Amino acid sequence: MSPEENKPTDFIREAVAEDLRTGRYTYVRTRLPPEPNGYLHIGHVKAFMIDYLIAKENNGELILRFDDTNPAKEETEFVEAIKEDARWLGIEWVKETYASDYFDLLYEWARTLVKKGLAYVDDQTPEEVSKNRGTLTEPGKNSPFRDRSVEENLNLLERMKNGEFPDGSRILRAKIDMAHPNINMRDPAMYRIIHEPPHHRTGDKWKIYPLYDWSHGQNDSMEGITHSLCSLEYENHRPLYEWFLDQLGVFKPRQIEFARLNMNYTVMSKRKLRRLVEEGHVNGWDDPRMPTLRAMRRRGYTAEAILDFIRRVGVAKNYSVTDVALLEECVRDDLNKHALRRMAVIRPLKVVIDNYPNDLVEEMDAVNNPEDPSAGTRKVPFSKVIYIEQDDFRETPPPKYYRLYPGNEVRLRYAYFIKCTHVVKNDAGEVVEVHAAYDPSTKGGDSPDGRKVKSTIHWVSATHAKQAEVRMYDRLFTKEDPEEGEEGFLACLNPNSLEILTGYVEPHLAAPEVGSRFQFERLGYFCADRDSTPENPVFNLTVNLKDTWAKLEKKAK
RNA sequence: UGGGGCAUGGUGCAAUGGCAGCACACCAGCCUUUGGAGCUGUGGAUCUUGGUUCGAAUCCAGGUGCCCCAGCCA
Repeated sequence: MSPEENKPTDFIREAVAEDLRTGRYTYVRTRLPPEPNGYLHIGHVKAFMIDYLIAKENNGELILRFDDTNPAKEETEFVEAIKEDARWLGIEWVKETYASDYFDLLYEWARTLVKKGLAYVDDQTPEEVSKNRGTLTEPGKNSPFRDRSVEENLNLLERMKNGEFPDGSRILRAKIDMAHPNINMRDPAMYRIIHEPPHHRTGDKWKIYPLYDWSHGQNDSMEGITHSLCSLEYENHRPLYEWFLDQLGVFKPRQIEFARLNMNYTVMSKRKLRRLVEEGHVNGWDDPRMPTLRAMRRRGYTAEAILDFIRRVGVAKNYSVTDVALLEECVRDDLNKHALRRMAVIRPLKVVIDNYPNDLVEEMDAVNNPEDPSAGTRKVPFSKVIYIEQDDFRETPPPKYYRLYPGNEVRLRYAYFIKCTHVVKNDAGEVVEVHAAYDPSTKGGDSPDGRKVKSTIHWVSATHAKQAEVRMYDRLFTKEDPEEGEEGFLACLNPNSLEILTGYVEPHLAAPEVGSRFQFERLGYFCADRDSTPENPVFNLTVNLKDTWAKLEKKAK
């Protein structure tokens, strides 16, 4: 397939191409407009990649502009976190700016509108403003302060700026139409008074702060942004976006809206994510069960996989909820090609090979990655006593069960064929030890007589294995849409979303580099966690392998 | 009962008046020293009613459903 055919196309890219063709714009410049009041999550990635890629595909530029118009909610800590996450995704920007960089110019532009009789200071209380806005079906009422003179408005605005009035006592409003069917056009607020806390960049210089509608489009214009791409809920704001720019007579970017990313089995709103963290339902913003980028990174997701996911989701205006299974498939797809294979037993069951010499240790050759021959091979020690997965043994096998059971022969991966001879049980009647006999002629896993086994299972040598903590993760919520229903999203938290196991890993996994990713054969992909110590390596389940047997077994029930 | 937007298999996205296709999921099979990976195949969709047209997912009209908007949040 040629790169041409591979290029994604969607209604935004078509609109941008059209604008270039018709000469509406001669270049492309987009902006990334995060508000520094939280950590980035998977939903942001879609918006980020649209902005970044559309600029890049058109030899254009991307400006990273922090939307810091509300000192009550924003912090510098988030600025650094957002940049770190964006860089991890591979996003590049030509310039880092802040809405607050433009406060002076924006104030001048506000004065311009006042002078043109298009903005006024309103002394109504917030309650009165709200009441007089009207409803969806009824028009609003004009403010009694709507027709003040330009001089008085200029004077009042200046004094608002200087901090002469308390919070909430006055606002600057655009003078448009209180009867407009679009409520955003009913004399929207432009500036509000906020004395505390100080702004994270401008300190206590300003006592008035612009609202989104007054700030965003003007900043876009000042920066020469050609395409201001945002989510669907801003569609109703576009008339206002254009009104300001038209009245000012300044450079006019084009706002285009698309559907934001939603995913099932998770929540994406900052408020809800904060509750999960603050109420201790998860262990912080980077808990691997969270949909934040730092959580996904810690869990072992690669940037490549996340970007592939975003690409596969596409861009449209349909409200949509993407299946998290697609994300997981993208992660597997990437890790399958790159992760080194290792053997680890996470729910150990002891196996004694009675006819294997007591003190013999053999080094078995094991392939590091069948998808990538250049990854080479390694030696794995084998001895008389090993651990296998509890799931890989049944005393009485169900139909279609191919693994170890009394009388059955299986292959130990890269080692020998073994046949189960008998078991040892505890007082409770549980199998605590399996005994088996091996066939010395099958070393490496091939039988010279052409004999077949139906199953290959993984193992670790008991005396050589390293004990490790393995954190198994499942979906955070049990319902596809956690927000649906009366009880709220916390009511469907999955009580089993984290299970901590103590397993055994092969010697090559004893001291993993934090963040390194492996496939534990037949189990899934795992990532070494930063909680690892030399005594206790810790692995996070990134994503499980597809498990045909588990599916079969589930269906049989 | 105002305004803005959106309707294509289970899910997400294509088809820009000319054979409704891709991915994920699902199902069946092949292959396999991972019940992994890979490969092959099956089933399943144009919200509805009418109209224009040789021909409609696409154009027109009506209907229905869903989403967004009444913050001095973004």
